[in-house]
Amino acid sequence: MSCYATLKSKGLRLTPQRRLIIDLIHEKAAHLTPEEIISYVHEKMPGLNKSTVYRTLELLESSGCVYKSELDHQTVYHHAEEGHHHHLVCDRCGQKLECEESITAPFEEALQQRYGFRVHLQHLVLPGLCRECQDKET
Amino acid sequence: MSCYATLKSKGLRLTPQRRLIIDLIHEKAAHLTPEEIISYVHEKMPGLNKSTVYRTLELLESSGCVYKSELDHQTVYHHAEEGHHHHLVCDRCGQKLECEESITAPFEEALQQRYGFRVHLQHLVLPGLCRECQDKET
DNA sequence: ATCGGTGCAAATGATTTGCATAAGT
DNA sequence: ACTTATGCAAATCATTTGCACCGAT
Repeated sequence: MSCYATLKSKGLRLTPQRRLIIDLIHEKAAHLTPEEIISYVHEKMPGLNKSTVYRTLELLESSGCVYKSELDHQTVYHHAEEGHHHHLVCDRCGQKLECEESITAPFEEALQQRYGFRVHLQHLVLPGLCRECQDKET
Repeated sequence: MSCYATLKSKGLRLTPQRRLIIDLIHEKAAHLTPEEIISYVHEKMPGLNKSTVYRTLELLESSGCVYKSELDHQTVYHHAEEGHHHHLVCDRCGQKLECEESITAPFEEALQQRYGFRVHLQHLVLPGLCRECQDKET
């Protein structure tokens, strides 16, 4: 279900501000900080207040329309479509790789078996080094 | 090498404030937020200022004496002894389980093989549900 | 005696909140 | 029309910083 429809189905209003924020998050398909979202959104609708952005992001997250993660002490948002997946972010060049969700399945099972722990890995964002930067490191 | 010795070896001073903070982190052996550290430390040395706590934590982290992680939008600190390990934190009851480092090895290899990515998982703190809370959940 | 460390108070910066007005349904 | 959403400004909250004094070496 689209975000528009999700909001409507909950009796929430589809304002131009919300539409713009939703569209932006889908268009960029990246991990965006609230600050980044605010500045992009300002280009198209300069009057849009940052409180509205924060309020909308919270709303979208609690409606399941976007994911919220933490990356290097920053809150980042990403659209919640195409099922779950994870992200690999290179510490050196900043490149972001998308990573299929299923890769964590054996790890999740191991935690369940050894510790009885059901880990919640939704939309994990992991730091590390990409192939190219591994070569460049001494 | 002990934290005391690490500081000394870098020509840094071992003040009563630093000693207290170092001891506390080792004694509690938990993930402590700066706020928690400040309040514990106040019991023993009420005059100890929070700037000092923040500055000391930064110093200890950059000296490799403590690890800094992020857990649910909070910065948490943990002593860096006994090699690496990970932590499992129950979303429901808050219980914290320690988890051997080696459990992530197959996952790390999978990321390297499929994506050429060398992930940095040092001192991972993962949310989820512990055994008891899984049973209690509907 | 030196120079790094501390306490204090003020600055910062992101996020949140209260409230009157605006606008989607 | 009814009620929710927005913009604005002020409040909040953790963290950082400048600076004068203190104290570990």
